This record gives sequence, C-alpha cells and structure tokens, in this order.
Amino acid sequence: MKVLPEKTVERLSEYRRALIKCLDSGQTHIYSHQLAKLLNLTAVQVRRDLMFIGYSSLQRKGYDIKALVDLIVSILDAKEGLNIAVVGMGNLGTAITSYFTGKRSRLNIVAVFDIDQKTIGKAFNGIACYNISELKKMVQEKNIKIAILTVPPNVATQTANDLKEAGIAGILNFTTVPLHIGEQIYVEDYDMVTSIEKVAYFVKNK
Amino acid sequence: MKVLPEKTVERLSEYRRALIKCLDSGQTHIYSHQLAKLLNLTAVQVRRDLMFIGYSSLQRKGYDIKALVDLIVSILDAKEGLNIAVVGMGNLGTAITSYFTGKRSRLNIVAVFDIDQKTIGKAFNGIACYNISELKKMVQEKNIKIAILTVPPNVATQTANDLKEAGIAGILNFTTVPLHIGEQIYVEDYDMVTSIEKVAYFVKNK
DNA sequence: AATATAGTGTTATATAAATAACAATTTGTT
DNA sequence: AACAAATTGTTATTTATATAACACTATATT
Repeated sequence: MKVLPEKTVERLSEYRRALIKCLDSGQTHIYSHQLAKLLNLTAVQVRRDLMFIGYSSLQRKGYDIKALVDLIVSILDAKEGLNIAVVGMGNLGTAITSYFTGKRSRLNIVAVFDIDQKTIGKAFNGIACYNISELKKMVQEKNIKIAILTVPPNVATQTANDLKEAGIAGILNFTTVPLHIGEQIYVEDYDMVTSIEKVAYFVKNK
Repeated sequence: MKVLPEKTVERLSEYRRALIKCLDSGQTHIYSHQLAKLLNLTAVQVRRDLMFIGYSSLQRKGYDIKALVDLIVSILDAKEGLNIAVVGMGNLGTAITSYFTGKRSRLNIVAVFDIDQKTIGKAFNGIACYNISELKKMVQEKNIKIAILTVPPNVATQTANDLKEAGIAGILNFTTVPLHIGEQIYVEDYDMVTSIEKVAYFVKNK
C-alpha cells in the first residue's frame, strides 16, 4: 500500500479509539454513518478513508469492528512497537508521560530525560529519568525511535541537534521553536500558543 | 477585511513571535525570505500571507518589523483582550496554566477550575482555582470567553455542555473525546495520541 | 419475482492551500 | 542614462483534501 494522506492517518488514529470503545461495549458491527457521527465527520469521509486502506464491509451489515481495528493496527503500528523518549521533564513533559503510560499500545515511553540534577534519577510513572548527556547512549541501548520534545525554548535547538546526533527518526515538538533539522527526521510541531490564538481569532471573527 | 484562511492565522501567530524576537535583538527590518527561513517556510508563502492582511513593505527595504507586529496584533487580538479559563487542573491543565501566565499577551487566564476538593482554593501561578460547579457564575463574573478543556475523558462531554450553558464562545479541547456541541461555539481539538501515532506512522513509512 | 430501501465503493467535482511564474519597482553599477 | 540585481505583490497553476454524485449490491417487501 502506498503512503496514506496525512489527514487520513490522523483519522485512522481516531477511528481506532472510537471503535475500541464500541467493541468494549459489545458492539460488533458499525455503519459508516454511525462511525462518522461519533467523530463529527460525514459518512462519505469515513468510507473514503476506508477505501484508502482497502477495507470492505459485508454489504449492508456494516463494518466488522474487530477486523477493522486489526487492520488499522497493522497500518499504524510497527510490528515490534516503537520506543519513545520524553525529553524535558517540566510540567508538560510530566503530564505527557503520565498521560501515555498505562494505555495499552505499541507506543511505549521507555525513558525520560532532563538536565536538572534534582529530577535525574527520579521515576515518572515507573520510567527512569536520565541525564540528557546520556541521550545518545540510551537511545541506542533502548532502541528509541521517537522523541517528544518538551524542553524550554532556549535549549530546544541544541536538544534537537542532540536528538539528531543520537539517531532519532521522529520528533513531536512541543516547544515553540521551529527546528531546522533536515529531511531525514520526521518532525511534527504542536504549538499551543498558536492554537489558543487561533481560537481567539475565530471567536472574534465568526 | 474578510476572514482569513486558517493556516494563515496559524502562521500569523508564529510570525508575530518570531518578529518580536527580532525586535528584541534590535533588528528593524526584515525580508520575506529571512522571515521564511526563521519558520521553515518559503518566501512566497510569507508574502502571500502578508498580502492577505494587506501589508506592504517599503520596496527593496523589507518589512518594517514594528509596524508588521502592530498589524498582526490588531488582527489577532481582541481590543480589550480575551479572558480564558482552564478547566481541569491535572498535570496537563497545570502545565498549560504555568506555560501561559507571565507571557505578556492579550490572552489572559483569569480562572481555573477543578472538581477535587483538595485542588479547589489553591492558586496556580497566582490564579485561583474554583469549584467547577461555579463555572457559570465565574464565566459571567469574569467575562470569560474561551475555555481550555483538560478534564479526564469520562467527564469531557458533560463539562463541554456546562461550558456551553455558561456562555463560552470557544474551546480548545485537549481531551481525546470529540465534542458534539453545535456550531455556535468554535472548537479546536488537539489530540496528542493522534499526533504521536502520526509521527510513528510516518517514521515507519517515509 | 419484481420493486424498494439502505448501505457501500468509487469516480467526479469543488474547495482550500501551497507553489510557481512573472510583471513592477527600487536601488546599485557602469 | 542605461542596465542589472534584488525584492515585492499578484495572478496562475498545482497539489491536497473534502464533498458530492452515482452505480452497485444485498436484503426486505409486496
């Protein structure tokens, strides 16, 4: 299968969680318009996304939820799972770590990093915090592929370079600093200042 | 001026912050390609965005940074500022609150809410935490227009309804729960599970 | 058995966003 | 003064995404 559109990937992630909820409540089949309603989408959108991933329903009985979830799993998740590190254990890093751990998933936070001696050595939801100077060593040792970057802005660029150096393949960047880091590393930025300013603008103008 | 494209609004927020940094370092003018480079964009993209907001440079001298910032301010910010509440003071709510306060801006967090008696009454970065049952009263009293929603998933829907009832105009939704809340309220969703799964997918497939 | 209904899968169209193309303008250079 | 270089503002094109249109199929209904 060729690479999916970004937006479809995003929705697949959402479909999966919605579908798992349905499964948990005993539902076995679902129509496109039902799934659409759960996520505030249209039925066409759902069907089109499922077309992209080549899933077919039993005509007129809706989609087999279990089978669909399995398919999404096979598309989104790496077979052996992917190891993740959180870099920068301030409030946000801590929040994210506690948010992710416990959720059964093939994405595992296996290490967290900080620069502060008071934080290093502590455990966050059972995950050890290492000195950021050990980044390269630990990334290799624990086969970490993705970093969630939650350091203060003034060290963001340097840390991103360290991550590149360490051989990371993807970064979820929560700092407000744009990273100039080349094409080899997949970077997804999330800027909450922008988000809130956007809400403010559209509240004002809609 | 008519309503701007979403993506342009997002970039305006980023332009502003980058430009303020330039100002702080004493720079007075900037070329489109310089600004583009700061944010990993192209010069054309920058010029097109500035076209949308009707800004003109002094030909061949680049943009007057101060004037441009003022223009962006006039577009993005409400004249009197907009008051914000954070609802749900777990790790994430706390992180966001400390992240936003102190930043001089016309977006002010003026109240935070929680349901836990141990949290209610505490101050977060100097902002009082109220019982969520006082939502409506406080929203009116403090003229709160926007809510940042960081409650646990099981109470997300109910809380969103309470916010609607209280007269909120916009929500930045950090819960993973889709809100079915009608058109009157502008909702911006951010789902970090989706974000990280997206990074994982593209790391695997690019 | 013929017809209607509800739902799907896919192609076609519309909208949004990014990129490219280029004329216009100012400054510098000969 | 003529020309080249750099940069802008805008229109045109391309690409990405969402929406609409519709033929197809299984089931239900008469």
